[in-house]
Amino acid sequence: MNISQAAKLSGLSVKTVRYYADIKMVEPARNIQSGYRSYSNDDVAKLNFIGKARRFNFSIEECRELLSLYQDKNRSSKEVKKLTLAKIASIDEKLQEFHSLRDELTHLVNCCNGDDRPSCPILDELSK
Amino acid sequence: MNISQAAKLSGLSVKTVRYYADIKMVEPARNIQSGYRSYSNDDVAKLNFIGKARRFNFSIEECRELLSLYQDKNRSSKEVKKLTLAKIASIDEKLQEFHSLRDELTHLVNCCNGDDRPSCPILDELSK
DNA sequence: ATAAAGTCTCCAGTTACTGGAATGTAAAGA
DNA sequence: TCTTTACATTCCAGTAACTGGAGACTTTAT
Repeated sequence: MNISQAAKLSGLSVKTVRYYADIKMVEPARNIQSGYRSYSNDDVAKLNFIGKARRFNFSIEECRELLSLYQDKNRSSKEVKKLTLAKIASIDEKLQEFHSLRDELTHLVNCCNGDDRPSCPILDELSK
Repeated sequence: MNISQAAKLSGLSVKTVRYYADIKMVEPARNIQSGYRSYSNDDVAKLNFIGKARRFNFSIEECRELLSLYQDKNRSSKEVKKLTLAKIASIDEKLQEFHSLRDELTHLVNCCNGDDRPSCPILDELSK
């Protein structure tokens, strides 16, 4: 199938699918006459896989790693679990950061009148 | 003072401070002989302000906006409060995303043996 | 035959810096 | 004073993961 069909089935944009071909993550066959990329069902499955992993916040390099594990019939599940646990840990860090950020900003907003006068505790805090 | 002093006092890297000069956010005077940037205490205060706002996850453009409000003695606190509330809302969105991501990954990890066999529910899920 | 839709490659832009090279200036020590 | 060292300058490139657009070619529909 052509690229737009593969994009549709995998839920990615044509640009993104082409990008994944450029970086040699999913390299489809080529139609010799037209030069058009020709995607197999297997290619689409990989695109799907990558799409999901990206939504799970895995980086492109991590996706590459997962993909090779996915394609390796002799892999051990230990490796995959390790990658996933590391990902969870990094998500936890981000969660912490955002939580404390939220708390601080909320505190500042609660102190601010939000009226037409120039006095503003938010800016006061930022300038300290 | 020279750039490294300003960087030190504001807790930013020299590269970052120079970058802020390049994008015309904090433009210091210049020493005519040497061409070195010459930072005033006022410049350092602005750098500090920006540093904090960045740590509060405001984008460079938002920092620019906050900075101009900060420098405007006739501003109303309403505007600042509005910006900050919007920032809180966007943090909340991110928090939600990361929470559900975490939950899903945790679920997958709990289903995975993590042994030396190839069977892996994480990869199974990603390939669905 | 022609027009519209799809595809190709290549280049630039995004965000907020960071690293490095080549070069120039200032301060400190011998 | 000379030299070494530290600090400064500009400019170019790279980061992550795409996205947008130009110009050219192929396929499909009318």
